[in-house]
Amino acid sequence: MRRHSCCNKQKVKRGLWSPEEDEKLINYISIHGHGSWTSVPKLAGLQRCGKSCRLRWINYLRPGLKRGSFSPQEAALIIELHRILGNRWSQIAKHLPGRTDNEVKNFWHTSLKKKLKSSHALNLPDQQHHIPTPITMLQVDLELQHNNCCPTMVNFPPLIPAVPSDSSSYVTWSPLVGYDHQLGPNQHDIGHPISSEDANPNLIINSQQDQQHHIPTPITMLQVDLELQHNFCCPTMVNFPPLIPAVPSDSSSYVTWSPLVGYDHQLGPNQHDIGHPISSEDANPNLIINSQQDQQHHIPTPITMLQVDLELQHNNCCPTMVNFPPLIPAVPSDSSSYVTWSPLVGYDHQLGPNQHDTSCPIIINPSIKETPYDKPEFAFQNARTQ
DNA sequence: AATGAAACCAACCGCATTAAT
DNA sequence: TATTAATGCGGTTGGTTTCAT
Repeated sequence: MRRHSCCNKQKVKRGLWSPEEDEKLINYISIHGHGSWTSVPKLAGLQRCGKSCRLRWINYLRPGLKRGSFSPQEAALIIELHRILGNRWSQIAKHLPGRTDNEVKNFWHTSLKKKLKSSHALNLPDQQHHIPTPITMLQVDLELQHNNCCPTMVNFPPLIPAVPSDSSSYVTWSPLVGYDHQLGPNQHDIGHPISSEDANPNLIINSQQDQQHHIPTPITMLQVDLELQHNFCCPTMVNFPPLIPAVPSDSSSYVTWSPLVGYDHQLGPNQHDIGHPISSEDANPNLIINSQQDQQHHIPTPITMLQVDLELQHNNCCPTMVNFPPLIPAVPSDSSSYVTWSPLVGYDHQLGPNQHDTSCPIIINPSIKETPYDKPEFAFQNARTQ
């Protein structure tokens, strides 16, 4: 076996760390900081290589580490994060305060993987019927945390179906069904069947069969997935509104959404509210009301990262809050046009034949950043030949 | 109580990326 | 720009502990 380059140069001890060594390392770092890891063992009086010191500090000695077994919440979080992020242990560990990537990785290999395997075996019928996973709060957590690097990024459905102008009908979205038009009383479905276009694009297509029958959409799931993977900071996760109310056909009006109020119709100039009051049904049920004042005056406030963070800490891992876009551009009532969204382009009105763009500019997402994971070979770069 | 198997986990290794020169 | 060193990450190893027989 080869040695670390830093370990070739000197006699270094290997194997488990003794309490004396730990004490030396703690004392040194607490006084001087680690600085350059290569110089740490020499300055701390340790017969170890810098890499070994770093590992010992990061995985075992540094303050704030949580020892002991993983809670069921942590386990659930890891499973969900792993589903989204794959083997990016350091990324996963960032969502588990006090846990190291090594710890998470070990836990995964020794416990979770087996449990998942056995549970998959038990749930085979469900998989066959392709019942999609609901969007969990964990995804929200992940999204929000990721928004630390992409503060303005909002993930959104790649396709918002045309919304009937009739205010008595509305569109709902659910992870299972995707978008669905809900008819008002005494209404009949006039023919907007739930198609695969409407289905939640965030769902992972598991089988060849599903892929074959996946009717092409302006932005396919695969595209979204690749695009999001490409923009590593906001991985394969799309958050959706639980309810999109009816949108007036008048293009001068638009719909806004805020955590407190939920969706709201904003009227254009010279318009009057024609009677779609903001009801509690429209309000985002998952919002966090931060102050008495806000509650009293019902003033919409944006959810800040701090609030989210506190909420996440407070609830340990599963807050009940969904992050939603602050603005949905006007949706033309004409069913031949539709709105698409992509992380790169933002919202875009797709016009039907013989239509001209009337208003909605393409919103460029300013937060796209190149990362090492952009490279297509990333998925394979760690494939090793040992 | 003895023993082998399985599980666990700290630590190591090699590679990729980043920073410094 | 090229080279080298440092750092970070994910995969793997191997020693220790726990469990089952």
